[in-house]
Amino acid sequence: MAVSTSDKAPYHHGDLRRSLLDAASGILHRDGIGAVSLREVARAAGVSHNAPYRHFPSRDALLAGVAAEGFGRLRARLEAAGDDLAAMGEAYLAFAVAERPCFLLMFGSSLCKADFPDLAGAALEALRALDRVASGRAVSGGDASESRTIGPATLRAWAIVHGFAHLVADGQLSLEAASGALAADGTVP
Amino acid sequence: MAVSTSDKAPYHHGDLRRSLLDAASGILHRDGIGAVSLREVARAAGVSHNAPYRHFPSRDALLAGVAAEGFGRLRARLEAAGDDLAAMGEAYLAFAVAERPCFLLMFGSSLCKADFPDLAGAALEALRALDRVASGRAVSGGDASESRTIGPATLRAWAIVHGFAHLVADGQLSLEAASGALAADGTVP
DNA sequence: TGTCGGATGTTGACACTGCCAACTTCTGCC
DNA sequence: GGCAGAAGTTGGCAGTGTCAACATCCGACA
Repeated sequence: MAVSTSDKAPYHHGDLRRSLLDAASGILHRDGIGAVSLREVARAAGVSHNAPYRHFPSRDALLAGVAAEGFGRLRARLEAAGDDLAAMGEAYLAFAVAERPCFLLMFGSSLCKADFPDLAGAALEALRALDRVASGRAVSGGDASESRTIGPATLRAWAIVHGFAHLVADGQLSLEAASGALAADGTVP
Repeated sequence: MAVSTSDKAPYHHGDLRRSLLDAASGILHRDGIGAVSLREVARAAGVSHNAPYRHFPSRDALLAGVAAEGFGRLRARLEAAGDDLAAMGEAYLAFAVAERPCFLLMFGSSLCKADFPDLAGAALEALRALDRVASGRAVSGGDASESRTIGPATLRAWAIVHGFAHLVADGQLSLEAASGALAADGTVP
């Protein structure tokens, strides 16, 4: 007889990795980074407390996966802002506010980027979106060897926007104040 | 007979609160924020695992105490830089590098400043040292009611310096690159 | 000067966590 | 059709934060 009818959950999940990332992201946004435990994530995904280890070697690795996806969304927001540097700054700020817990995870002290190359790569990709506009020249092709060279204008713009974003995310500054100061500054030399 | 001779540790520590803060700070700088556990701190201070609860109601409260002292040291560095805004920026950066784990604790996601008024106060005091110079006018007296009004020039300077400091502390930027970009920018409008 | 309340520190316990090891169940490939 | 290995489970261990109950000591007050 058919054993995989709907009355019984299948032994294999299907795409547990995806579910774990989603569950972790949900807990992260709802209760903050401290509440994201492997066991809680496993519970949310409906699997045993050790199942996550088949997809992530450690809790930090799971968090790194969540953070990497966050960088992907940040990059998408930056690219959606087009070629307007001021709009990119606003987008950066908006991301920090809308995804505060994830932003803090991405740029916080919890994760050592050096331990997770994929995470570092995702972060660099997001930065290059900023660099493309700030340095005023398109990044030619995909020459990986030179991908580390970020223009000084980008650094300045990044620092300003990142500083405001962090101060807002940290609750030391209101979004209005940051947004206003950012607009007044223009972020262009 | 004398019972409090040196061959036996006294039941009361003397200044356990101070010792706990020092022990926590030491562990923080040596092994990072994740290694700072109440039990490890208690061990380092030579007391039982529950003694810290007589001085701090929770682990976060202990960390908040450590962070507040960090803001005190940051403020001292900023004030030592005199009235030169560029020097203050350098001092801010230098603090982030020299006390990286503490900096990440102070501005990271671990602590909710709203839960610890003393911490928020210490942070504001450090900022006022920056404001005194950046806004170009001395903060008159100690009118606490107006202490929240920080000039826009201060916000901009703070954001730039803070952004660079965070990117360096996070390992996304070298100190040389940040320092160079900061000097080139001048941090003054 | 003696004593007693409260501050300080200790022991014991509980639920929770990350992670390891051994086992079971299923799937894709030859 | 069967089998190697991927995917998921159960059980266990050491470590953690926090609560409760108990022990010890200091200082104030009679």
